[in-house]
Formats: sequence, structure tokens, C-alpha cells
Amino acid sequence: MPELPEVETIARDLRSIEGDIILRARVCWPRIIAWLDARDFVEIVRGQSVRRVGRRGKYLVISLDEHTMLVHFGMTGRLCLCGLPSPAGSAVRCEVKHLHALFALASGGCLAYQDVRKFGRLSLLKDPAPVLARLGPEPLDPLFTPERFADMLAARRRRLKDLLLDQSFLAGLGNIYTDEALWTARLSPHRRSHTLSREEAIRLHEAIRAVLAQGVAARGTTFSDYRDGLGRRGTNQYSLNVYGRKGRPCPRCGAPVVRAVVGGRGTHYCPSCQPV
DNA sequence: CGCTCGGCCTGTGCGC
DNA sequence: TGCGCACAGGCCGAGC
Repeated sequence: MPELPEVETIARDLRSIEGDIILRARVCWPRIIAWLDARDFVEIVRGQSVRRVGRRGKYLVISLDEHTMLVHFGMTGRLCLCGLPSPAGSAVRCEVKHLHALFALASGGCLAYQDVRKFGRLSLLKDPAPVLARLGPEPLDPLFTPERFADMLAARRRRLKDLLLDQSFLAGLGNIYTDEALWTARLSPHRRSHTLSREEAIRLHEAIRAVLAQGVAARGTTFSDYRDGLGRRGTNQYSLNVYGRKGRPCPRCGAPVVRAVVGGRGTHYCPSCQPV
């Protein structure tokens, strides 16, 4: 599931198409296009050049001439840069299953959007600012300071697990990095945000940034579906401490990792070093 | 405000 | 071996 480090990795890979031109687009599953009719979407992107590829939270932000395309990957979305269509007839050189949108580029390459579960969305906006303004701060931004985060936590009284997954509170964390950050900070996912001491809030701030930076350095976490902008796996799955490790020993204290449902989501933690 | 639930999806993996 | 079904979860809207 693409979270901040995965989307950041895809954005960096796709920076190579900056300056390229979208010759034409095709949409095979119209429902992945948000807000617009798929035919209008195809019509509007045709001929526009790619000015810039960036990221905000879990959104991939592709700035075109007149519009901005936002890509949200949902659970299993992928955006891969593929080579030329082969003379033999196969449309895309990389894996072609679950292909929902295809962008032919002037350079000869193709940008393919694939999504097994179809939870992802592509949108095209004249001004993405109102959508992106609904997101909380960027965790890796220098403006996101420990002091500011402590104030944010004190102002709410939700469980840490719920709050950290809320994109309007903080942008970019999903289930994997939330569990990892709470483990790193030695804080229970059940803890209410306003009960944290100043020292605990600073620890959580530090932990969030550390697990995200580690995720980016490892080019993302590939559990099953995630691939980067060129179809490759990430390696952060080898660095996880609790996520997906139910019953296995906590790397810090040896107690078995627990999986519980918190706020409707599978949550992994060590009850011994993350006491309530 | 906070919380839960249902819907959207399909591959995986379990029980029988 | 195969069938059927619960489960996985990001996000949104509804309802309490």
C-alpha cells in the first residue's frame, strides 16, 4: 500500500518524464477517474506536457500545462514507466494485468496505471490547492517541528493509531509506517493523544520522521503489490520491526508481537514495550 | 468532536 | 483437489 515513502520513490522515478508530452491517453476502467468523465479526462490530458512530478502526502502530483493530475494509489495502485509497445503486439513491456489507464508519451515510453483492487483514483484539476490544503503537515518538512506536533497532539483526544492515520491531521502515514513509528516511540496505539507528555510527543515526532526516512532510503516497502515507478520492489520490508510480525519476538524485548484491531484496522505492536 | 459501520474491490488463504 | 467464504485496508459518507 503506497504510503509516503512509496509515493516519494515513485515521484523520484518519474521525474525522468518531466518535459515529456502526453500524446494520448486511454482509460479502461472509467471509475478510477475521479470527478471528471473519463472521456473528458482523456481529452484534456492529450497534448499537455509534463512540467513537474512531485508528491504531497500520499498523492503523486503531476503538473501539466493547464492542469494538475493527482494520483492516489489506494491499496494496490501502481504507476509504471514502460518501454515502447513491441512489434509483436503486447501493449506494455512490464506486467499488463489490471491495466486501467495508459498514457503514451512523445519520447516513445508509456505510463501505465494498474490497480488490482481499484481503490486508487486519478484526478485532473485546474487548481489542486483546495484538495491538497485538506491534508495535514508534511512529516519530513522542516516546518513540522516537535513543538508544533506536541501542540497538535494536545489539541486532540483520539487514539494515536486513529489520529496518525488521519490524513487531515498528518499527511502520508498509512498502516505500516504508523505501526512502525509507534513501536519506535514505545507508545501504545491505544494511547489518547492529549495524554502524551512533552517528552513522549517529541519521541513520536522523532520516530515518525525516522521510519519515513528509512522507508524512503529503502525505496519503499513491498509486501505484495507495491512497485516503484519502474516496476521494481522496495526493500523496507526487511527492516520492519512489528508490522506483519504477529507472534514473532519483538526485536527490542523479545516478547511476542500482538496483532489487534484498533479503529477497524489491523494493528501490530509489542504490549511489553508499548504499554497502555 | 469522536467513533463505528458499510461500501468499494479482488487475490489469498483458510476450513472442510 | 476444490469449493466457498472471510479477510485484507485507504478513504469517504452516513449516522449516532
